[in-house]
Amino acid sequence: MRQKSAHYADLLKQKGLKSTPQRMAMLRIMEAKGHADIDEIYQEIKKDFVSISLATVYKNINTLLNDGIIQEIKVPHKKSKFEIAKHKHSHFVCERCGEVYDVQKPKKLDIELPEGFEPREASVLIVGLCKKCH
Amino acid sequence: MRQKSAHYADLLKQKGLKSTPQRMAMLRIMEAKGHADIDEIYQEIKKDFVSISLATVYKNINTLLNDGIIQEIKVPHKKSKFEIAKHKHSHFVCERCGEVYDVQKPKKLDIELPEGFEPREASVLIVGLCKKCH
DNA sequence: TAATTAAAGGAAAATTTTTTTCCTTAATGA
DNA sequence: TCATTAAGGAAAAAAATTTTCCTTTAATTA
Ligand SMILES: [Mn+2]
Ligand SMILES: [Mn+2]
Ligand SMILES: [Zn+2]
Ligand SMILES: [Zn+2]
Repeated sequence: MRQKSAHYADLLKQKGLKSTPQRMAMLRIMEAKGHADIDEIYQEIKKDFVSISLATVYKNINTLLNDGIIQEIKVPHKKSKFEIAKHKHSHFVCERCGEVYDVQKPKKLDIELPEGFEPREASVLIVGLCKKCH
Repeated sequence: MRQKSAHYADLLKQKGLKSTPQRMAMLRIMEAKGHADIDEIYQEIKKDFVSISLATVYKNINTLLNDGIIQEIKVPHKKSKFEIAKHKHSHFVCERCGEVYDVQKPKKLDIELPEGFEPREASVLIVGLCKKCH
């Protein structure tokens, strides 16, 4: 998609990062997969960049994380997933197939915090069976 | 506390696990700290078991996890924390000091899942400033 | 108790995951 | 096109976790 790629290039530039083919590919992969772990990204990108180094993948994940372009999702029992940063949302993890899905975040969370605790943000993770596995 | 230790010993026995001093100490440490990561457990237990192996700590964490005696909490930006398994609850992580606190879980979560998705359980993690750091 | 035995501990090695280094390559902006 | 500097690749290093192998010990039983 012409639009999206240009968007990513701009986003990178705007953060003072170079728009390299490897970086763009990583973003496109995360875009396509929705949520991907290091190994999925590495396996996928190797199809186009046969000699890419795993270190490059790690380095890019870290710089993209630091600049808030992507975000990490820690999932119980599996390796961290990464996704393009976007509007706040919650996640559904299928306990059968492991797939992570975006779901709307709750309108309101009624959790009573002890006196003096200041919440900044909340994240919800639902575990269950996805449509395919149900 | 006489009661608690006996309880853990029984719990272990009941799962077919031996109640070793190292294991009991790990459980007591998690009990005392509430939430502890591998390194905290290791540093703490070394005070009593000077020559305990880090491998023993890992091995016990894994067996205790497998038997559902403890559970893992994946916290953004830090190493996993472990705690004695207990009633379902939510967590508050202080973004200043890193401390994890138990909070009541929400009475109800209004998240609309797509057709065909079957939720089994949900967990909420709140990030903010704790009383001490606020 | 003493003997038996299977699980668990310790030390070291192995494996896996992630980061760093060092040098080369290429994106960017003038 | 040129100069600058961030980023890529390969390899090494570091960090995290698991496995191996042998010894010790908790639990069971005679
Ligand atoms: Mn998502
Ligand atoms: Mn807890
Ligand atoms: Zn599924
Ligand atoms: Zn705090």
